[in-house]
Amino acid sequence: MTALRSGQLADAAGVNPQTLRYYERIGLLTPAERTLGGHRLYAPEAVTALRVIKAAQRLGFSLDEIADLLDLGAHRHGRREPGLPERAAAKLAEVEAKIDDLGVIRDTLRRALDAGCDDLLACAQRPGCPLPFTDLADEGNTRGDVCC
Amino acid sequence: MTALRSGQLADAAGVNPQTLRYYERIGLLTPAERTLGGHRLYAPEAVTALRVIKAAQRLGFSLDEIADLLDLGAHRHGRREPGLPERAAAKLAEVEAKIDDLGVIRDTLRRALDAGCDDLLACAQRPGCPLPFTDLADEGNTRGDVCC
DNA sequence: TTGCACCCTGTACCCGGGTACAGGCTTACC
DNA sequence: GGTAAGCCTGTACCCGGGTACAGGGTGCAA
Repeated sequence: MTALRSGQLADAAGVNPQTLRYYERIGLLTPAERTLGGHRLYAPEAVTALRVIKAAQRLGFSLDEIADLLDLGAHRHGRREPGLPERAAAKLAEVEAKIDDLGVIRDTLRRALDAGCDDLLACAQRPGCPLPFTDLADEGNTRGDVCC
Repeated sequence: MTALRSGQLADAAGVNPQTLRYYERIGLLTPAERTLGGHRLYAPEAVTALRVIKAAQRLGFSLDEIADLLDLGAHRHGRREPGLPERAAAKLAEVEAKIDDLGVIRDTLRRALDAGCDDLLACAQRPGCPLPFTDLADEGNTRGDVCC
């Protein structure tokens, strides 16, 4: 209903006031208007917008991607650009890949713990070490070669 | 056997030569000696050291933590500081937490996809939206409230 | 009208993990 | 001894996502 001052919006959304200016700078959240003196005035919906931004960020979208997503809905379905469902599906695939990758890392750490390795450099030179030095270099690898 | 020049080490380990200087700057990898003219000379074991660094990095350790880990093995088990197994166990817990967290995110994305949401801002205001705006803000949350 | 809280702008800095560039020296080979 | 590749140093820049600070203007209530 009543417009919000930047400090009120920041409080309501739980962010730093400077963050609002930052979001404005990168084109993510523009105040509805200004007072005569130049103070920003935000519509109450800005609180929702900020929550959406924070939720999307948490889902793994970058601020750039979020700006895109918000624009998609706001103006122009000019098409030939992927919509929200397509982007969410792509992000889902990314997240799943990341989970798999972390699974490999978790298993590797477990093996290192089981092996009772206590000196990285010494261990690295002995056969039987569970740390796959060459493999780990490029991610997305699921084999578990023997090493230290 | 023979000492390595910085370029040779960089090639052998698959890193940028500048990265070696960077690692030296942060105390992670110091050349064994220098030529009379001031060129760096690395022992052949430096290749292994670099591979260890890259593997540890991939396991989720920061360069700071890695420097600590390498020092632990190299000189002084002065004790009262956690050793490699303790740190690996802590890192394992971190990785598992991260996996769980990403699991929540994956499920949320799936729900958003199932709901066929195609406009973030509009969706956020309707009941029944699967995006948990308030919950997602602080991580480590496993509940799935109804929302957009 | 005075006082204070709040807000404005521009600019600089933080984190981690590097990368790039300029200007000059060394090393190696022919 | 010439020449090219390689190395040295210092400094500055990149990414993303903010945060901080200085110096000055506004908004509102008493």
